[in-house]
Amino acid sequence: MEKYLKIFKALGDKTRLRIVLMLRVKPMCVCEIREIIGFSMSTVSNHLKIIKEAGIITSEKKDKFINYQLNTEDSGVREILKILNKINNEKIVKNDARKALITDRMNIC
Amino acid sequence: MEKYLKIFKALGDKTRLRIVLMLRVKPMCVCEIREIIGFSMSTVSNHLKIIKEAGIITSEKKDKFINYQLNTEDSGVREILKILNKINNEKIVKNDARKALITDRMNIC
DNA sequence: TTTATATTTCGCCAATTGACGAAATGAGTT
DNA sequence: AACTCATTTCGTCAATTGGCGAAATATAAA
Repeated sequence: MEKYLKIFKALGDKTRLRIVLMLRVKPMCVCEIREIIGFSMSTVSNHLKIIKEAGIITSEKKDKFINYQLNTEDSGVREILKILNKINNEKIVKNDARKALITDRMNIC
Repeated sequence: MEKYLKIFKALGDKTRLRIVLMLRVKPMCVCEIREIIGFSMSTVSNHLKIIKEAGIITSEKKDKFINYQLNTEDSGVREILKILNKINNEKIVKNDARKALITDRMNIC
């Protein structure tokens, strides 16, 4: 129960849901996500922490950066992500995904 | 996105998650649920409103009472409910389900 | 070892949430 | 028509949340 409560709490916030959805495009670091959604570093970092503690994403050091990526190891999370695949056609989601594609951390971080 | 945000918000609260889980046993009215979870009528009523507006449950007048029941019409909701079926073995969930079974509205409402 | 910088943590604030009891509503029953 | 009672709405309050910038941390690079 606690596990799913954390997952639902994490996804019940619009900013965090957007982050999870845009991580479908590719793993990203804090400043890339910050660039896409426009909130401050600290806000993004805090959201990532909540999503990570819910088990939805994992983090991995890569050079100077920490890559956050969807956790496809957990079967419960996979099922949730499958449901999230229904969310694709909304303007804001498409736009985030587009930005994620063209965003290059070498230019903005 | 808005639809799933509402669903996740609804399920991201422990009391509301408990209510949804116990409605798997049978449709119930406000006072039955109140009896099981121990919160006030107004609190239960408000939670039910939020869950209903998320599309997870529907309501139906039956004699003097309003029965709240899981909305199995919506396929998105059905998938969520399928995931919730993983939540079964926790003490509080079992206990709520047990109470739901033995609770008779004719005795408490 | 010092510097640069990506990330996290902290303290603050405004807005939202979840609880309550009391009052209002509304649909059967008398 | 008046009454009963299940339910909803309202106002209040404490706790939580989500945002921020500044300071702290940690890790690569020089």
